[in-house]
Amino acid sequence: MEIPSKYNPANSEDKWYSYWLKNGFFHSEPDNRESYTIVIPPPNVTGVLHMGHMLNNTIQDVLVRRARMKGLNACWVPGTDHASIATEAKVVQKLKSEGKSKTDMTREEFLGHAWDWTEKHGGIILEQLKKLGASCDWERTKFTMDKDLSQSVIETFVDLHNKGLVYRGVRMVNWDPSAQTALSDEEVIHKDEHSKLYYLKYIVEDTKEVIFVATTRPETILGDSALCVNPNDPRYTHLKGKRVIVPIVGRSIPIIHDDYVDIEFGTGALKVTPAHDINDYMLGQKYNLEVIDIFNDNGTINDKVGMYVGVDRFDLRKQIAIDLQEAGLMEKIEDYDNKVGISERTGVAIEPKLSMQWFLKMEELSKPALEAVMNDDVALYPSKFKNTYKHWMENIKDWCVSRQLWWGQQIPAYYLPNGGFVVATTPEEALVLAKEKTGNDSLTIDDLRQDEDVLDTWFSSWLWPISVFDGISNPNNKEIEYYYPTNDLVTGPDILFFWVARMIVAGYEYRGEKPFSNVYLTGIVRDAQHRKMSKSLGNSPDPLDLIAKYGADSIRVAMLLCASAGNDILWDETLPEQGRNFSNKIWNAFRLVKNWEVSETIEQPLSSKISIDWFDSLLSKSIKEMSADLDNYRISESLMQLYRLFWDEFSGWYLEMIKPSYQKPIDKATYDATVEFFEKLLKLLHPFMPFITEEIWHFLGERKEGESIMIELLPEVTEIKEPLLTEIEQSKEIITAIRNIRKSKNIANKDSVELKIKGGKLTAESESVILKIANVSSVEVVTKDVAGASSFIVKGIEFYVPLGDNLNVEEELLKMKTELEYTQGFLKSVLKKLSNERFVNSAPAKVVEIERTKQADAEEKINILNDQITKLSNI
RNA sequence: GGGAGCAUAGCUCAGCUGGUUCAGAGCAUCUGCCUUACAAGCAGAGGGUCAGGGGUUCGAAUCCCUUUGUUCCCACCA
Repeated sequence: MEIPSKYNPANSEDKWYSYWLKNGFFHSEPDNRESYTIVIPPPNVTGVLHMGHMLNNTIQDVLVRRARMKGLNACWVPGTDHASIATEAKVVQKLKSEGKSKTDMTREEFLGHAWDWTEKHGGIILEQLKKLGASCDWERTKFTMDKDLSQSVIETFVDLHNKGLVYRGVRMVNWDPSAQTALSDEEVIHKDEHSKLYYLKYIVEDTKEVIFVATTRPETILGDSALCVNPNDPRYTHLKGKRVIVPIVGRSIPIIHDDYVDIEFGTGALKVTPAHDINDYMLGQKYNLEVIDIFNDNGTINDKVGMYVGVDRFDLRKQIAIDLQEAGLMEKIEDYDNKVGISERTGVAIEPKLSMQWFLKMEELSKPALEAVMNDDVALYPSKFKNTYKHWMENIKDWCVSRQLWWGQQIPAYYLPNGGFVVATTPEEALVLAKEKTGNDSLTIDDLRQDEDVLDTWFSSWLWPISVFDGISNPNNKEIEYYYPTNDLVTGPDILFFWVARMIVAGYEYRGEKPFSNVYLTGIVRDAQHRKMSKSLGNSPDPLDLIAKYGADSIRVAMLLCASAGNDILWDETLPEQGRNFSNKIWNAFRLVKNWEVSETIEQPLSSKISIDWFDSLLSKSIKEMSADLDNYRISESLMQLYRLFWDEFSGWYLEMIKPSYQKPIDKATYDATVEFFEKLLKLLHPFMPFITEEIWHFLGERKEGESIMIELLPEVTEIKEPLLTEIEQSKEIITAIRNIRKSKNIANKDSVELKIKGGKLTAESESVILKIANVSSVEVVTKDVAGASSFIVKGIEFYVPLGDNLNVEEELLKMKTELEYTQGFLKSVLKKLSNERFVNSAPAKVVEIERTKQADAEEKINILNDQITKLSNI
């Protein structure tokens, strides 16, 4: 069989993914094994895969595949989120492009379009995940709007209402004029903005006196209902009880005195607009001021004041500035930097607005969730997020859960004909409650009007780890009891509050137990210039293109190598190249082993015997280290450990040590051991690089249909022989020294050299390895000096490579003198420490002992070097 | 405005409770090599007063204080 020298991922990836699917390796059913569960952070149903998903899902797949190979019953539940506001916005936009408008449709018509859209685009992202190699249990794919999941949401709302935790009321909320819905505080992003500070003139009624008021939002003068100054501000004390005229509007409003106003800021006078600012609203309540709501839901001016009707809020700001100036009521305009609340979903400026909404009381609910994280029942990785979490949970506010949208779970509240409402899971139940409440037995379902609003998307996703196993409606079912609590959650820190915190809350409220034990928070994928990846910058590569170009394994390696825990990922295209090169390295090691001719009759060389023994120990040691890393979610480090083990130790050293001469067969014992090592390495690599490892594993041995590396068990740790590891490290040092001599003297590898040893000896095993790798023809222990030789010292033993006339005495002397100087300097620093009485007395005996050994070693080396220099100088 | 984190080779990061090699890795760089698995490779090399300053200690990249820079979270200063 001719194997190409380059690995081609295209030949194996789809093939093996189909094979895994066909054999049902991803599917999990409860059994008597221990479970290992991950629920996917459900991507938006209409989303497409981006680099963030790649990172996130690669990490999840590594964890799941590893758990599976540890013999656990691994279950990774995939699914998508209906993403209420985002999806609705997309559908509205699509309809608009077709000349249709949501406002012209009934709710049912609109939802019809939304479901069409979902069916058309939904699940694309899940198909893309398959290209990455994600081993999700696709038979369990869920959607947050599936019937049973929606049912869970409704039941939860009703339950929380019955517990008295849900209330309805008029509050100042964050209004998104584009989506025309309320948002929760978490959905508002505060952004720095260069804006203007306008100084307006308010004239005191019946006088000529002018009060200057600084504002960033001059358009809100339409809604002014008072002017507020600090009672301790001497500039304004004489104005107590007076009124001022709102510029342009001409309305007379009172002057109120409250120490909320900062004397230092602006002019010390504040215009109060209770309908459009949270602070002004509070002042309004305190002083019983009129609330004048001047905006329509879409951000244009309504007809309340009778001016500028229908003008957009930002157009009005410009217009009113002009009008104020023309009327002589504007003192000046200054540049000003402030923060503006932006809708997380639509990107438009938030308008604080009074409206009737549904809220969930969070204070009591959040207590167990706070404690769980504080005592590491739910462990966050990296743990620095504990602080952030704590701060948020301790200052948690009620959650506005209603959204003025159609796409989502409609709030199960039913209004009664003569006021009041009931909350129930079905209209039928609502009717029963309504009859009880009103005492009116003649009510019918048609008399009840269901609330128009839907619930916040996160009100469904906070149940995700429970609802995917139907644990809300059906709390004692076999699945939820087996898979819950889940093990690991992998997600971005940007949704720590939106989602993670709330899932923990829901977990304790509905299962009395945490939803997961560990939360791995990934970094953000950025480009090499540290810029966030975004469509508009065009710096975000298409993951599918990358997979097509480099192969999924290479992309996975690339993502993981740069993803040290908690740090942002700086992506550039040398990373997948590194992944590809590594794939190729593995492939070529496979080619080497595969092409050997195995002989049952030839004897196993001593060098092979010790090499096998050595690598066996090294492998065990590495397994231990990389497992410890993985257990602590140091995924990048564990992969790097494996990378070096395979590349440097296995390919660079081990294979060279046991490799038969050109076109010679290999003995069976060595061959078998090597194949076994290779298989173990493949198994360790499999969670990171599932495709290439499966491909090679299948060709490395005889495999039957239905066998797969992904369901094999990870290799066990055997005895770690430390002395052997040291011995081989020493041999490597000797080999490297010989290579250096070869290099400086231009001695080709094919020309053998002799090696003389003085002042010690090597074991037969070490010697055999050195003979083989360094192409040494003979090793001889001598007691006399070796003339005409280049020398080096390893662990107090002198080594000589005879060079005859080729030796450059000057050069050799220089080399020795440099080393002597270095060693003397080293000795000096050691002696300095040891001559310090306080060090010798205070430091632990072990540390002092080490220093003494260093001293002895250095002195020995200096003696040898001095000796060698003297002799060489006398030639 | 409040809080948290980070600052170690050109780049990205390790360095666990202060003490085994006068600071490690990967990538990049430089120098040799198309050596019969692999040039997507092999053999080597260079590169850091551990952000600045102070302190604790026999001993500090590691602990404390401080300055500077940087990132993030929270917050109702018009």
